[in-house]
Amino acid sequence: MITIKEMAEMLGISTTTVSNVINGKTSEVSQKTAEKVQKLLDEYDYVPNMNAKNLAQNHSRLIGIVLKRRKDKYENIFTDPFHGELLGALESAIREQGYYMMIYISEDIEEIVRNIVGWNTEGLILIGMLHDDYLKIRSKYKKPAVLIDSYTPKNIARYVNIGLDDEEGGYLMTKYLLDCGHRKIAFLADNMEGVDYIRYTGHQRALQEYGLDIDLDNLIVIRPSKYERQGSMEEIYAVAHKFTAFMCCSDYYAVTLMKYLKAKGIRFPEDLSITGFDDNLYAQLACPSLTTIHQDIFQRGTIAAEYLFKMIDGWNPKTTNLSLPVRLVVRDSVKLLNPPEDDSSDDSSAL
Amino acid sequence: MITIKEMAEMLGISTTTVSNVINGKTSEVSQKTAEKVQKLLDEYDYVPNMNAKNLAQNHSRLIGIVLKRRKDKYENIFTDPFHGELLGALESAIREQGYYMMIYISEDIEEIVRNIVGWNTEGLILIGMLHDDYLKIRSKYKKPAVLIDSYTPKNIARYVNIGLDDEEGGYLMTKYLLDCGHRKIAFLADNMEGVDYIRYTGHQRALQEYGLDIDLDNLIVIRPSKYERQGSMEEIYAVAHKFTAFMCCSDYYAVTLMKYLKAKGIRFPEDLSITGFDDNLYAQLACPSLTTIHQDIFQRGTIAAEYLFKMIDGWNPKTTNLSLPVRLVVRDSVKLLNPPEDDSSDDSSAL
DNA sequence: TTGAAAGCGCTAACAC
DNA sequence: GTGTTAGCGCTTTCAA
Repeated sequence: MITIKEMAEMLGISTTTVSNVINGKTSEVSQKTAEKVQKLLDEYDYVPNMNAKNLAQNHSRLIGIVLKRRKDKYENIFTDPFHGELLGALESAIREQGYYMMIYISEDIEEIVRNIVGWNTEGLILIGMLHDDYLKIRSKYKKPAVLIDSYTPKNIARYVNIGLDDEEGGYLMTKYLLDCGHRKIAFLADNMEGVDYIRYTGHQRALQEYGLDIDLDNLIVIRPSKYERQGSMEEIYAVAHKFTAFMCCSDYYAVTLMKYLKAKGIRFPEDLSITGFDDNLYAQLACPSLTTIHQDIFQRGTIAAEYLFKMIDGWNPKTTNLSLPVRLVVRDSVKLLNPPEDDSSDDSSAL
Repeated sequence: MITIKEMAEMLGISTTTVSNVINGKTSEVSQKTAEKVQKLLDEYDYVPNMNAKNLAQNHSRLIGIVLKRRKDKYENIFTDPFHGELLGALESAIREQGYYMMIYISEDIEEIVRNIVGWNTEGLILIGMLHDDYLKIRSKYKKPAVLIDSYTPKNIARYVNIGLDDEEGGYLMTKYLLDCGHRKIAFLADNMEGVDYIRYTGHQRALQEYGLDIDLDNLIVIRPSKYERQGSMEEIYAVAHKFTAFMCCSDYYAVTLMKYLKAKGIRFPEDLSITGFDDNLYAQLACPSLTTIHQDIFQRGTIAAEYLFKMIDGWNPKTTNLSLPVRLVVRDSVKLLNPPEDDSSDDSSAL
C-alpha cells in the first residue's frame, strides 16, 4: 500500500499537490505535475486509506442498516425474503451514491448505538423498529435516519417512515374473507406493537362494517422463535377447528403454518382457508397458492434510500409517514363459503 | 462526541492514562484515577472513534463479504435464499468475534478490490468466485481469504475453499432419476465454470455407469438475467417434450421453471419430472414438493468464518478444498417410469 | 502553482 | 503510575 507521502517524496513534491491531483482539483495544479503524479498513481495502484480520509474529513461514507434482533424471533433474519429483498434494494441504492453499507444487528440496542456512532455512520435505515428503541437511538444519534415499517405512536420525535397502508391491507383482506362467507376468522400476528397492530385495526374496521363483534379470542399472537414456534403451532392446531379462516400477518407465517397443519391432516382450503401478507415468492409457490396482500418491497427500499440521501444533502423534512399502496391478490387459499353479498369490487387478479 | 483528549483535559491527566482505562489496562493505572476516568466515560457516553482507532493501530476489524454480481444473473442477489441464509450465518459468526461485516458487490472486480484495500479489510469471504477473479483479488490483497463455492481448477494459488461434494450431488440425483427409469434427462445449469460444472461431471459419471452416452443436447445453460430468463424459458419450453426429466442446479431454478411450465399446461410430475439442488424452503413448499439434494448452508457459513478467523490469528493452512456432504432428499417431483433395476440404497426420506 | 504545517482521534514507545 | 511525544494517512488552511 503506497501512501501519498511516499509518492510525494519520490517525485520531490509536496503531499498537498499529490492529494490535489488525486481529488481532481486540476485548477490547483499544473498540467505537467498532474501527469507525473497520475503516472505514479497508476503504476502503484494507489488506493486511498479510508480510515485516514474519514478521520481527516470527519465523515465516513457509511450508511447503517439497523435490524433489531428480537430474541423471540428469527434465528436468522436474512432467511425472511422480505428482508432479503429490502436489503438488495438498499444495497444498490447506497452503492450508486458512492456510499458503503454496514449492517448492525443485535438484541442490544445500546450496542447498536455504540457501533453506529463509533463508525461515524452518516445515515441510518431503521427496519421494523419499535418506538422506544427509536427514541434510544435518537437520543444519541442526531444524523439523518429513515424508518421502514415502524410505527411511532407518540408524537414526540420528528421522523420519516416509509410505511405501508397496513390498515387498508388488513381491511381489504378481512372484507374479502367476509365476502366469501367467512365469519370465524382468526387473526395471527407476531406482536401487537408494530405494523401487525395497524393491520389488526383494519381487520376490526371491516368486521364493524359488517356489524360483527370483535372477539379477542380470535386474535392469536405467535411467538416466533424457532423453539417456541413449535409450541405456538401446537396451540394453534388445538384451536384450529374453531375457525374457518386464518388471516396471517405474513406469507412466511402462512406458509409455515400451512405446512405444519397439512402434516396434521388439515386440507387447504377445503377444511380451512388461509391468507398471507407481502406477496413474495413463497405465496406464489405454496400449495394452494396464497391469497395475500401485495406490497412492492424493492420500491420501498429505493424510496427510503432516496429520502435518506436528500436528508444527508441537507434537506430537512417534516414528520412524514408514507403509506405505500397495497392491493389484494386473490389466489387459491380461500374457500368460498357463501356467495358474496354484493358484486364486490375485487378486480384484483392472481399475479 | 467527546474525545479522549477532552476528557484528559477535564481531569488534568494525560491521554495515555485515559486510553489505558478505556482499554482495560488496569495494571497501568491506579485504582483511584481509573475510577475518576470511568465516571467521566459513563457520564459522557464515550464511544471510541473507529476511524482514529483503526488508523492508529493499522487494522479495521472489518471482514469483507464479496459477491460478484454477474450482469447476466440476479438483479437482486439477496433474493436467492441461498445467499440469505449464508449471510445470516456469516453475520452472526463475525459479530461474535467482535468484527464488522462489510458487503462488497459489483460487476467490476477492480472496484471491489479498491474498496477492500481502501478499507483495510482484515479478511475476506469470497462467494461463488471464478478463478480469474480470485487471482485478480489475490494479486492485490494478501490477507486471509476463504472461498465458498469456488472452483479454482488451476493449481496456482494457495486457497481455502469451503465447498460441497457437488460431484456426488450430481451423481446421486442422476442415479436416482435413472433408477426411476428416466433416460431422457436434461441437465440445467446457469454456467459451466463453477459448481454447476462439477455437478455435471457427477451427472456424467452416473450416465456412464449405466452405459449411456453423453448427449450435449441434453445440457441446457440458462441465461438467468431477468430479461433473458424469459427467453431461456421459452427455449426450454420448446424442447421440453424431448425429455422426461429436468435436473436443475438449484431449487430456485427448478421452482421458477416449474411455475412457468405449469402455466403452459405441463403437469408435474405426470408429464415431466423435475429436481432441484440445495433443499431450501422453496423445495419444501413447491407443488409438487421437490426431490432435491440437501446441503447445510448455515454450517458452511460457520465453517468458513472459523477458518478465516484462525487464519487471521496467524494460522497458515495449506491449500484445502473441503467437500461438505450432500444427501438426496426424495419428495414428489419425480415420476417412477419403470421399477428400479435393483433395490437401490436410497434410504433418504422426505425431510 | 506549490508547499509547510497543523490537525482529525487514537495508540504506543519511552522516559520520568 | 503517569506524561511526553511521535505517528497512523489524509485534508486543508494559509503563506509563499
